[in-house]
Amino acid sequence: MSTIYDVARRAGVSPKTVSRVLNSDGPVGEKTREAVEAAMRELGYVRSNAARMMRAQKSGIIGLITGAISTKNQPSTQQGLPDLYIVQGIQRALESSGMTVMIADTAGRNDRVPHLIDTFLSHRVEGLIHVAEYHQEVNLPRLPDDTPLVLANCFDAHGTPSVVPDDRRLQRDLVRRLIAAGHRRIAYLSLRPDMVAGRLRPQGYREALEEAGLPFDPALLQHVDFDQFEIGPQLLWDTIDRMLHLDQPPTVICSGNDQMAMMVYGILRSMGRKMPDEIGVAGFDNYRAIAETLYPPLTTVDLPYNAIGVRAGERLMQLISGVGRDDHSPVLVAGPVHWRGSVTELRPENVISFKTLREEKQ
Amino acid sequence: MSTIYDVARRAGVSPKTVSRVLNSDGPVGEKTREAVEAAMRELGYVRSNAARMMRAQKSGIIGLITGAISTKNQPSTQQGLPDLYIVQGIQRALESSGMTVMIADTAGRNDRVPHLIDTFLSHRVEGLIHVAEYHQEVNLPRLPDDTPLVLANCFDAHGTPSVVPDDRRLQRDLVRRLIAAGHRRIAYLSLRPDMVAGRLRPQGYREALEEAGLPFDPALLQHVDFDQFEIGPQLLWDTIDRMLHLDQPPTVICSGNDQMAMMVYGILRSMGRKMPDEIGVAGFDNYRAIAETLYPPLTTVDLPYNAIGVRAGERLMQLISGVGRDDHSPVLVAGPVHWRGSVTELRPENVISFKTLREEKQ
DNA sequence: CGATGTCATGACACCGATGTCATGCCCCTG
DNA sequence: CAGGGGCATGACATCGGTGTCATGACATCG
Repeated sequence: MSTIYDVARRAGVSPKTVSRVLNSDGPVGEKTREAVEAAMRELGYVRSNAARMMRAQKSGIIGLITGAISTKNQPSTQQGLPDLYIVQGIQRALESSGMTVMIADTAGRNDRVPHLIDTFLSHRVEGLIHVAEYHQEVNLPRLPDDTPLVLANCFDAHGTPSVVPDDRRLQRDLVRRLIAAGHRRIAYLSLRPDMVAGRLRPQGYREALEEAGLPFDPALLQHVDFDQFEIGPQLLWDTIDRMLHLDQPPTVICSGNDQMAMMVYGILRSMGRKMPDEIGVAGFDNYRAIAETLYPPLTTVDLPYNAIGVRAGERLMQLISGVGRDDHSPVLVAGPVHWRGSVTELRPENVISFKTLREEKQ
Repeated sequence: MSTIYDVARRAGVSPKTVSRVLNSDGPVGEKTREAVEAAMRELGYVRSNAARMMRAQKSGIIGLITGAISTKNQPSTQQGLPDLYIVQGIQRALESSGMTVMIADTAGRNDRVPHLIDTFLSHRVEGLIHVAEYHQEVNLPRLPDDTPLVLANCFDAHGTPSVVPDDRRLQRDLVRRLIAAGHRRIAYLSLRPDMVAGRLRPQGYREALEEAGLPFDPALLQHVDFDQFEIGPQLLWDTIDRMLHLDQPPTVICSGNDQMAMMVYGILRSMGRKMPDEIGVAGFDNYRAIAETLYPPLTTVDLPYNAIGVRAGERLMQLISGVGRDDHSPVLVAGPVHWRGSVTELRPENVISFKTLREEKQ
């Protein structure tokens, strides 16, 4: 690969002049510039970043650590791997600043993290982002003070800048919408409480009930470890069965995420319950491959992974430029409710037309 | 960040000696080594790759171009974004060689590719891999001869080394298994024929029929543009409806991928057909979030994205070390059939017990 | 017409690591 | 005790850009 010296020789100028052309630095004569540009083209010259970096003491590189679960999934609640969306968002936020992204995956082994960080440091990354598979608490080794770190889809106990989904608010928004549609008995099938989302989302659910003055019925809020092999579906079946046989059964079932909602679809159908007329189902994530493909399409709320990535990228750029270095508050990201066919509108005016419809059918 | 000179000064030795310790190069006295190591620890020294690269003329960096569709999906047949699995596989294959991975996403704009390549070249990547969202033909700008390129999940017309799924064989294996289970009337709902998978998979289907001596019935092979908004589900419904009303309706429906299979589930249920007893459904991809969560769990075949990544990484390392530079044949990757509950075994001995079961039920 | 300023360009040093070659020391051997 | 060989170490140049400063050629102005 040719160097700036090769270009200089070919164009009959000094390397410094070539550098000036490259960077539109100092003044360069019109003819000289053309000669240099021609030489660069002929040689297929591409500037070496390594040399540039040394001089400038800036790499223009950002390091990304993704904490993907290994193929043998241990916690495995999400298999759709939202990482990618986050990573895409980060790249979108960074491209305008001309940063290049390096990526390294822990491949499920947290003990590899220090080594990954060292590799990144040896490339003199200007910042690091740790991307988690699902909303969780993490604990990364300390970094040099001059290398900022942002946590995306995770947080730690040391106040490291983080960008996380606003699970509480998202769930609250969705349940609000259900209430606005006329639903009063709303069941909630939560993820395991040892997961962050298994704690925050139920909170949002209860908040929405509370502000609407609806009573909270403990029988309608259950944590289900739905994705455990064999047992998961059985637990889910049993939980739903109990709920449907309550004196006042729910008119809609909120699921901890879209994947669980998909399972709920199958179970309700096997029980002979028609959706959405007899019972509604709502999800969480807007995992489009599922939510849009299911029939009826799933009402859910958008867990905006892309936006989390964008915000994380933006936050990192701020930190690099020295802005908000002592702001330790996490950035919460929310998204819209997607109202699709899996839940009926039960508002008074609609209840009538709804009944009418049913009568017409019969 | 401290340099090798800082370490040398602190340890009272020359930079070259520090370098020797770093690389376990020439001989170093026991006491000197310890002094140097102590100095490195105290300063938190991390070697600068930029300087190293310059001297060594080797970057240890691989560039990855991912061609993710933008959020506004135009072709959009897959939304599960298998890229990530491929990228993970690549990383796994590369980590043993100590390569670091740079990544850049086209964000759906192919015109950005030349720029991305230039960025990578300026970092003097030792090789490039282009990762496609789905099996397709691509056309990348020419690279310098000394920078090898591997295409993952895609191929081009110039014989660039590529690693792609063996769609034909995968589909054949799955249909073989269906035939072995006793099925004779097998429907195939294919992806659009303008997609590679929409051509190769039907071929595999026909091959399996042929080798089993089963007649090919054109009425049972239909291309369905299932993921088009609104119209998709209608087309799918109509196609299935026609098939089920044939004189000899199919006993199992093979879908172009798992997502389509999920839609087929919903449609069959809305038609009141019981699965798998009355009709079986098979998928393609082993998109686990779907295949394992559906009820009944989906019989499908594993499109091994991870393995594609690993093979692509391996192939690239070969090319870098100069092996197989003139081998232009694509690497085909296959995977196992996952037999789950969505298809019944109809083999003679089972057909009886199956009938018995039905009679018992009634 | 000489002083001053601007423009175009180049010489040189430097960033941090490492390959090459030289140096000094100690130990062993004849 | 002189000479040879291995060991530990350092001086120096180099990789490819770019910041700093210097230089020479003109143009402008009082």
